[in-house]
Amino acid sequence: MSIAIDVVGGKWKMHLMWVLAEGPVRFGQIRRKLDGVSEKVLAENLRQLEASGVVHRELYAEVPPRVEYSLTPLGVELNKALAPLEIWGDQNRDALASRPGISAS
Amino acid sequence: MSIAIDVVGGKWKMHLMWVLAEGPVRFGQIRRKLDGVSEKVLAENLRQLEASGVVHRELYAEVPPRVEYSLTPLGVELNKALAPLEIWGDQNRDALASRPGISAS
DNA sequence: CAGTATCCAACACGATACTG
DNA sequence: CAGTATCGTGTTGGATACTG
Repeated sequence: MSIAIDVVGGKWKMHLMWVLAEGPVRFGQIRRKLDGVSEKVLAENLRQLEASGVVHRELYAEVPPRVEYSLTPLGVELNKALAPLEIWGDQNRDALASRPGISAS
Repeated sequence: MSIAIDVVGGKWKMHLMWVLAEGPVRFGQIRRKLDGVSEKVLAENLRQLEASGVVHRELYAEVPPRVEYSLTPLGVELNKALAPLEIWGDQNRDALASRPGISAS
C-alpha cells in the first residue's frame, strides 16, 4: 500500500515535487531553491523521480546546455495527493517541531 | 514543508499507520500483519511514531504482558491526510510496479 | 508476550573534483 | 550549465539471540 513512499521517500523528493509543481525548472534553479542539496544527490533524486514516471526531463541541445524538469500528468496527480499531507504538516508544525528527529524547516 | 515525511518516512511507518487505523492493536498482531518486519525495526518505528505524537502506547500490567497501540487524535488526522496518497498509489499500482525500486506489495 | 542487545549489510547523503 | 566520478560517513534495516 505505501507505494507512494517508495516514490517520494527520502530527504528531498517531496521538496522536489513542490519545486517542480511551479512549472518547468532548470537544474541550477532547483539547486538554489533546495538549500543544502549536493549536485550528486539532486541528480540522483531527479533520475529516480523520472524513473518513477512522475517527472519529465527535457534536454535542449544548445550551448550552453539547458535541461528543464517538469511534472508528468502522473506527477501532477501525485502532487494533488500530497497536498493534504503538506497542510497537515503546516497545521501541526509547532507541535511537531518540538519532537525529536523532526526539522521545522 | 515536508514535515510529514519526517514522521512517516522509512520503509514501514506508513504501513504501520494503516494497521493502527483499525483500532488498538497488540505488538504481535502488528508483526503478523506486516509481513517481513523484524522485531527490532518494528519496535523502533513504533517508538518513533510515539515520539512524534501520532501513536499512543498503552501498557497493561498483566502477566503475560500486554501492550496496545492506537492512534492519537493527531494520528487520526495524519491518516486522513495520508488517504489520497494511498488512493493515488492504488490507482497507479500497475504503472508504478514496473518501475525500478518500487515494490507492488 | 513484548520487547532488548548485538552485529552486520545496504543505502542515502555529503564533499570535492572533474568533464562534455 | 549540467552533470559524473570518487570517496567517506551516518543512518536504516535485517538476522539472530536473549530477557523480564
